[in-house]
Amino acid sequence: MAAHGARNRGGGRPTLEEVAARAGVGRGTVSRVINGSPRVSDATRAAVEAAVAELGYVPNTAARALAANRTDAIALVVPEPETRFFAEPYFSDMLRGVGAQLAETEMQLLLIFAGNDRERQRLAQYLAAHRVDGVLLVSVHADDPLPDLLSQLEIPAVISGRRSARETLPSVDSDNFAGAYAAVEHLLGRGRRVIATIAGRLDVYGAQRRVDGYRAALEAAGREVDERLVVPGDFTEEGGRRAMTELLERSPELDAVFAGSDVMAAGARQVLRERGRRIPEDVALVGYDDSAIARHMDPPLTSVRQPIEEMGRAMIDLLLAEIADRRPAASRTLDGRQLVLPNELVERASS
Amino acid sequence: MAAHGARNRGGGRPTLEEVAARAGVGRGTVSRVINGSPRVSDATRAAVEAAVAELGYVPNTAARALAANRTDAIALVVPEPETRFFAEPYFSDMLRGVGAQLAETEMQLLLIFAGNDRERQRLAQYLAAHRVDGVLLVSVHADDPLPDLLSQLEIPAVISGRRSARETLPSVDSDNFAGAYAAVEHLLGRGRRVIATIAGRLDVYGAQRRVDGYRAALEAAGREVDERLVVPGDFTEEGGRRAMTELLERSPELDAVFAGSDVMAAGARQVLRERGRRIPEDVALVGYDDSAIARHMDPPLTSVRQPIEEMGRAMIDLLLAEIADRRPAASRTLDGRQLVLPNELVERASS
DNA sequence: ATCACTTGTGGGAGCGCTCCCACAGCACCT
DNA sequence: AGGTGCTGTGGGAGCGCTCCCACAAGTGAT
Repeated sequence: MAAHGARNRGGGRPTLEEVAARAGVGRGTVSRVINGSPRVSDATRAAVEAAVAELGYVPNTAARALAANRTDAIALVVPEPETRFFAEPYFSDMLRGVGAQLAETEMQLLLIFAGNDRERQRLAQYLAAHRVDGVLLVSVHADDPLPDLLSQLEIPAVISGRRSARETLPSVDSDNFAGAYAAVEHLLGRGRRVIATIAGRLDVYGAQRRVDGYRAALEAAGREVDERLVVPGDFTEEGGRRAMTELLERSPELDAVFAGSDVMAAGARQVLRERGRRIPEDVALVGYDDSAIARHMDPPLTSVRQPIEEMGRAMIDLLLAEIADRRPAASRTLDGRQLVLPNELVERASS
Repeated sequence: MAAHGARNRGGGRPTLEEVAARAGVGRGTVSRVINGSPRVSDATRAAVEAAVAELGYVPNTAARALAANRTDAIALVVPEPETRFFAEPYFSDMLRGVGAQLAETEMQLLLIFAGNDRERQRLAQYLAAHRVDGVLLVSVHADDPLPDLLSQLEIPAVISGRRSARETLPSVDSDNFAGAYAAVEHLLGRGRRVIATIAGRLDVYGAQRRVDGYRAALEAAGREVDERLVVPGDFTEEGGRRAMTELLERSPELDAVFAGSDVMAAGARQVLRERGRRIPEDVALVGYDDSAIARHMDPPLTSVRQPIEEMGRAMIDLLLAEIADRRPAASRTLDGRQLVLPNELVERASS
């Protein structure tokens, strides 16, 4: 560690000062041009830009960070092991949205995994050093200490989803309640009589809301909710299999299943197949996320689409606003800083 | 852009100077302790460490970067669109190896995609600003300008694979020739008579070497190589399908296929199934990479395992050595800076 | 003519480190 | 005694920026 790499100041990189000399102006003026300040005359701006081009000047990020006390970087923190990250299409969609929106700016995106204690330790250190201007927090569980750490360090942050109905951080969520409601309404509309649900992890607020939506839709249709038809999965394929097995035991006559994620639906499908139940003839199946899995399943899976990419974009917008604002977070309301985007049912052959 | 975030110097973060005052020593001494210099007496070191702990001191990275002209960050550059990154298990394995090895150090890893012109433009800017101490380059094609850009900017870099037999950059490759040779030898040993191969993109040196290994194995067994049995794919499933279709037309009597990647083997399998060829009874199939696809295929796919995670670790080791060394790259030989790791055939039911 | 702004500009001060020179103190040789 | 090393230490200089104060020059109202 700390093997001081030999210096590398090889006569090369021009500095602000050199650009200023070349353009025949002062340091301050060059800085203003570089940073797009409007308080520069057109002629001066042109001269500076020419000098920048001639010298191939590129600002020194470290110097800027030191002087301005900002890093021009934000972190996307994934509190999951890397395997989850690659397995869940959710993350790649999110990353695409975030990346696209950030491409408009000079900001750099860092991807940080915090899946185990060691990584979390490192992350805490990293945040304490204020190496990023803001943080995007995806896939947070109710009891995660990370959000509070961020508030305490006064680091601007935006969370995907919410930890509870009274989320204190700026957030971007999708309307899980309405999405689940629509899915179950759809199943009812197709004349399904016994509708079960495979829930996600209930320490994830969104998963809870999907169960709430499921219940509300049944009640609105005058059906009684049978709690034995609500079985938790854990968002994995294996969890979906287990839950489906359990459901078939509890209620062999069920004719529809609403799964809290496509991956769990895929697990459920396997079990249904093994037991000789046809989809959708015997049992209708609906998933959540509208991921690639849903489109490629046999039969193609009806699913609720979350606008994940759009959520990513929205998170960036919110975060950049947070960073620009920078008043003590406590002194502000959450008005307009908590978004809920609509979900949409995508009907396919499985229901 | 350039919306100057308001300052945030809130009385909080302690500086080196404050730690020095508290410990009753000079700035230099604290710096030495922080950086693990041996030239500090035990008593002083203890005093400084106590002060650091009491004040909760965390070094300011920007100041350090400015003064020492290093960033303590390296970039993993993926010259592919993000979709490829998530689709190819290669990348996630690589990332795991790299991440694990880097966890031992203070270095920060940045993941940068350069899949289109715009992203490449941005990357070039990024590198010109010397925002990283070194670069890991994965999945590079023969004509990619990135490696040369890195040499020109004198940024330490390590490449995965090689662009050609005369690669000039430090590199970590796997022995594609031997892997392919072993695969074909295995097929011959099982009594297969007509062995075809689906090659990867031939602008990837490793793909070429696999074809070379295929040829060499046949020749060593006294077989003549029929060039009509060598069909290029493009590393995609669809490419595998096309190639397999072509092969069956050219040579309906073939009884074995060596595919240059598992993904292409999956495509080939589909076509074989459609045409009623049983695997392995009628046609034996061997893939490359030993990815999850291979293990989950029906029947499980014999494949050549590359130690990708290990390659990632090795790349980090090489890169850190490059960064520590830092003499003009041209003045050094490549001795010991180009690794070739062994591949291993994993036999399963498909052959 | 004077005052009051506004606009554009130069450059000092300072951000928090690392590097390195200088030097004190102590050992061990001639 | 006088060298000749070490080891440990303090602190000046400087990294390349941004921020901000000062001020010149222009504009318009009084």
